[in-house]
Amino acid sequence: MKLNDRKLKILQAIIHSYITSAEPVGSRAISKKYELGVSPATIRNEMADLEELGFLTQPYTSAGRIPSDKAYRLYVNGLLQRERKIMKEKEGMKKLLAQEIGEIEKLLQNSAKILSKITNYTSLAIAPQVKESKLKHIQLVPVDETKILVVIVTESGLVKNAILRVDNNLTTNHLNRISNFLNSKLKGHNIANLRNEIEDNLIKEMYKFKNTIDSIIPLVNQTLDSHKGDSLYSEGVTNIFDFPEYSDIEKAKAFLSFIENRDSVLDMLINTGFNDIEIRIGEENNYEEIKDCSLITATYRFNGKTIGKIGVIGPTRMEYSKVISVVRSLALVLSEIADGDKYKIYLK
Amino acid sequence: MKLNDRKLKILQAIIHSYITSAEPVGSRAISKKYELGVSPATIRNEMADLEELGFLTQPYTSAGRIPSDKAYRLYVNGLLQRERKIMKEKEGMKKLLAQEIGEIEKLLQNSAKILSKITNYTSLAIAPQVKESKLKHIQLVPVDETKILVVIVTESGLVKNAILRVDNNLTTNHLNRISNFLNSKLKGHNIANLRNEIEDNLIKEMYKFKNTIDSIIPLVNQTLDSHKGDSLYSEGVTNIFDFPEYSDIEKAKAFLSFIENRDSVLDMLINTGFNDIEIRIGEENNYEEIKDCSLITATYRFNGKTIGKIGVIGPTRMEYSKVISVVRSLALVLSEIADGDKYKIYLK
DNA sequence: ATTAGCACTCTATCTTAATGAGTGCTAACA
DNA sequence: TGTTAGCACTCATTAAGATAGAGTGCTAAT
Repeated sequence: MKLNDRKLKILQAIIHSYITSAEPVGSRAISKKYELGVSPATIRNEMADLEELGFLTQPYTSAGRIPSDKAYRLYVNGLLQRERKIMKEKEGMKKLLAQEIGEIEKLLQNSAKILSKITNYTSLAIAPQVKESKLKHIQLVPVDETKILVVIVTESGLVKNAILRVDNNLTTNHLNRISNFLNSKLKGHNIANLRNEIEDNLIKEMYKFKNTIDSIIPLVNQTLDSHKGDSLYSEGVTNIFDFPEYSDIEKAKAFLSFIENRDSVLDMLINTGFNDIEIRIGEENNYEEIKDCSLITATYRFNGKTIGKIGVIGPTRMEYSKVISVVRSLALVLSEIADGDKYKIYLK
Repeated sequence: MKLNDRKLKILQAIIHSYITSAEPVGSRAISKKYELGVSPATIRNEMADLEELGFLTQPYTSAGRIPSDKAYRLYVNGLLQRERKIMKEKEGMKKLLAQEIGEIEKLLQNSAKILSKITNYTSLAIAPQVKESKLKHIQLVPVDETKILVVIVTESGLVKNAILRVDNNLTTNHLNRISNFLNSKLKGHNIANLRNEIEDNLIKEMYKFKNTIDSIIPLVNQTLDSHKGDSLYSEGVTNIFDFPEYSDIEKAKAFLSFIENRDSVLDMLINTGFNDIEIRIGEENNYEEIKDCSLITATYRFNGKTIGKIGVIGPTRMEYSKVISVVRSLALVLSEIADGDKYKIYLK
């Protein structure tokens, strides 16, 4: 059986109707609302075919039809093929974000807020994974007699702090010398490899501060690990209550619990591919808890290099068209801001 | 009418029963489960009195009784009066927290996790309000030609970063000189007053760097403001689903939306008093959305000075006895950790 | 002052019936 | 051969009615 033009149109109509109403769609409703020029009976026949082809399902014998994941997939692929117009929203987003001073974390949190506000779904955002970043600057700062603060700035714009306890009292001068030294040796290196770097080069040259330097690297690694969970931002989780598919409290709970568990969400986001835009529909998701959700993520880049992701999660009945364009636009804006040239935008 | 001993016992029994079952309590059930040595009929009479006194309510004419806020208040005051034994849990908590390296933010997040895990309610924690802290150290760190990083360490243990854009290229040396200068002038001063301090003293002395210094203070203030929302941590928000009073989806939504709105929660926590332990029962809360919740908060201190709060929020039918002792213990542990002497605990 | 007994109240639950949206099939039609 | 009108049939949802049961308040006896 072939998926001819009329079937496609009918399927599209059903998807559209279901996305807006969340109710199973009947043949009469379709023939009324969408001008297809055929009678409900004809539509019924086509619908039976579409069901056989796996694009529609029926919750029970004589109810209307509901689009399957396969149908959404078809629909979405169609959307993707069409050249997406650059959103007008983009400028607005930039303005909203431009007000923000500070670091990338703040920027992402605001992005998430904007995303959930515009889409009315739940939004997610992850910061660059610090372990995959290159070191831009490292600085030791005295705090008091027994503590020094290690500040790490990555090329991706992250700033991380770690507190280090030391036995011997190091003067500001000492710390500056060590900082300078570490910088000259480590700048531009991948943070995940710090340990190796250090062992080969440093210890002999800075014999005097061997102990201090020795303890910095493990601490830094440890800190970066413990900060992993911080890099996730979500907003609008309670938007889920606006969708009738979550009026079942058990379902709402399952969804919210999933989102509340930062680790699994972080995993999920990292493990979806890093294409420009990634879409997981229903069963395409690897996590049991969200098999009836769709996830749309986009990657933002810096110097052409992937550094993080933003996304939206909601029921499979999602306003794909809108969400795809919003997520994509915002990711572009973020990339532009993250990239050096436009950095000014959000610093002034 | 007097609240004699028997009435008190019966009230206590009703509260206890309702806390565990969430079902209106009948006279027969009380007489069976609790050994009061009187018949259901007697209990009925007493219950009628207790209702008249405002300690009990009836959802409808012939249902069992439910404790009122007033009843919980009485019950809780009784709990508070009794000298609370130092919890055994305290040691366990310390161990859990001791694994943590890093700064106070991380510590609080973990405290919130522990709190919600132990109590099965929703937990809240706020970090010290940076504006009320005194400056311990300020350091300017070069990032690249056009950006410097301002690192602020407060006496309460907070570390905050702000990125500052500069036009003139300042060398590490310059920055160190400025840092030293700022430190010598500002250390120990209240952060909220930074601006005044600076204008009186600094500018003439460091004429050369006037521009840089001029721009630092507003930026710092701005950053501290924008970080305000970061200082709230909540965990276990989905625990609310375990309580039958929130099986109504609208109620669950209202609660979760309230918690999701960081600003209002932050306000709420700041505006409850700063006694050792604060308890708001039902209508005692100033926020409409949580008029059927109870909030239990405790203050943790540093050098005897109030710096932050942790707390638990849940239905008025709360396990007050347990929660009070857990929250109080954890606050004590936090105070001990925050205080210098014991700082080692969580750094090693 | 306490308690047993009993009529009464009101919710929750179960049953049954009615409603109606939507289908699938058949037969007629262009 | 594709399209459509008509109609019987299915099944969830809703409403109405009936029943059960928990719990009370009152009265009268102890």
